[in-house]
Formats: sequence, structure tokens, C-alpha cells
Amino acid sequence: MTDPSTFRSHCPTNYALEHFGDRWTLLIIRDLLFLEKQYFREFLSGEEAISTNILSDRLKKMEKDGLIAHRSDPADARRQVYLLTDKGIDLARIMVEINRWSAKHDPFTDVPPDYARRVEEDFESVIAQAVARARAKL
Amino acid sequence: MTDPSTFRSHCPTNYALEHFGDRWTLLIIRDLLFLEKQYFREFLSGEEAISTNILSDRLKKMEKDGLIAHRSDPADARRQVYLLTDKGIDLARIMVEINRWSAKHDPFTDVPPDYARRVEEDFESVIAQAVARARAKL
DNA sequence: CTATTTAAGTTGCAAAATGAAAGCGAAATT
DNA sequence: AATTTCGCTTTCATTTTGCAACTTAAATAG
Repeated sequence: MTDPSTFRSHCPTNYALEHFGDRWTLLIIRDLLFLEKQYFREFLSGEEAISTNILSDRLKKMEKDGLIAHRSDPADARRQVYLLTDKGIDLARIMVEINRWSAKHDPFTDVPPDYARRVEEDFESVIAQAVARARAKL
Repeated sequence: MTDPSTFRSHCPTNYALEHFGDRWTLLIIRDLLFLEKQYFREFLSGEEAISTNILSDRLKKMEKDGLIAHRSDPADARRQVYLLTDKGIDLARIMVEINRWSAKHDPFTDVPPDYARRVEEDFESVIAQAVARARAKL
């Protein structure tokens, strides 16, 4: 955990910002939660093009902060498997609300209309599904 | 609006990050939405201690991005009154979910137990109230 | 079993963002 | 008329970011 005594405040908004108030962390959460990515290489391949040093830094910080954990892949000792902790999985509701907000306000959104409709009509099960998939990896 | 053609992607997570993927924007949203702040001076007074140049930059960017608007105060022509647009007000659900997440995971949280309970038990009306207060200013 | 490819980083450096402090012009108050 | 207040802008030092090249260990191919 990043030393909480260095936090600017313990206002809940600020607590969240200390965890993901940057341009990359939530993209990694998205990859883990919705896109089922788990390897360093896979996070690099997103269209936002994170660079290796930033990815490396963020994975370390997210682990310190308790959002993710990592194990070495039993099938290939070079690989690390990254996965969300319960604390990270608990971001699912925030993430889906973000998806709703962006789908509503971005005229160029990538969100397929079918998914947007499902989020509106079946919010709870969209979350439950993502949570269940992530929990299954613990 | 910040030129959407410069966005790294139109993934909804990234769309959101292009709006508030930094250490300050959500604190200003919090001040507007929950703490009823509306003057430059008031935003400066938060315990996170934003500096004047950053505050000035963020207010401009947020206005370009359509999250806030400003008017000059009829009672004092030196002052600007800042307020949330509908797009900004629509962040209320995300903000309340962030409050829930932080209240749950921050052992040092500032969130009073009473408010936390109210958010759990009466989520919709907590949001409705903040939204109504913000809309009343439009 | 040697050579090369692949995974997961690290390092170096330039560019951009951040933050503290001081300065400034216009409007309001004394 | 002089002073204070508001909402900034400017300057400059520090921090963060991002690109590219390099490294190390493990897997695979010949």
C-alpha cells in the first residue's frame, strides 16, 4: 500500500485519486476486468499504447496499493500473471458507471449500442458477470 | 470541448480519462457537487491545496470539455460563479460510487459512518439530492 | 546443446506537466 | 484616494511522462 500518511487528505474522492488519478491505471483495470488480459505483453497491446516503463511502474504501484497481485505463470516461468484483488474487483461498479457516462456523452464512442442497452437494462448482471469472471481467477 | 480527434481512443474508459484522468479535476467536481463551492477562492481552500495556476488551467479545460460553465457574479463583478453543466452533473453516480469504494477500503476514511450508511441504504436519493441541488443552479 | 526468439522488464534522456511563489489589473471597500 | 480582494498569469524548479535502446532470464528451433 502506498503510504497513506502521504495522502493529501482522506476525503473519499482524494483516496480514489491517490489510487487511480492518472492517465493509465484505469486502463489497466479495464484490461483486467473486461478484456481478460493478464500478461505484461497484453497490456502493452492496447490502442492507447502505454510504454513499458510506465506499465512497469503502474503495475508495481497498483500492487503496493492492493489493487492487483501477480504470480509467475506455471506454464511459462518467464511470464507473470497479473490479476485483480478483491479491492480491485470492487472497482467494477465505478468502471461500469464510467462506461455509461462515456457512452452517453461521447458522440464518437466505441461502445456498441447493444452493450450500452444491456448496461442500461441489466446493470446489475453486467457487473455481476465481470466480478464473477475476475473472482474466478483468485 | 478538447479536440476529440486527439484522444488516444474512444474506449469509454479512455474518454473518461481524457476528461478527469489527473490529480485535480474530480476534486473540483466534488467541490461543486457536494460542497456547494462556486468561487475560484473557494476551490483554493480545500485541504488538498491546489495552486492557482493549476486551478485556472483545470477550470478552463473543464469548460472546454463541457463539464462546467461560468458566469460573472451579479453581486460582485470581480467574481466568477462556476457551475456544473448537465454533463458534469451526470458524473454524480460515478462520484457516489467512488465515495462508496473509498469508504469501504480506506481504513482512515473521513466519511462519517452516518453518511456511509445512508449511501448504502438510500443510494438513489443521495444521488437525486446532489443532482437536484446542482440543477437548481442552472 | 547452441543459437535465436520471446517475455518482462530497466536505463537514459528529452519533453511535458506540476507546484510554489510572486506579480498584476480590475473592481470593491474603507 | 488608498487599500484590499478577486481572479488570474508568469516564472522557475521539480516531478512525471514517453520514447527508444538495452538487459536478463527462460523457452523454442535447428
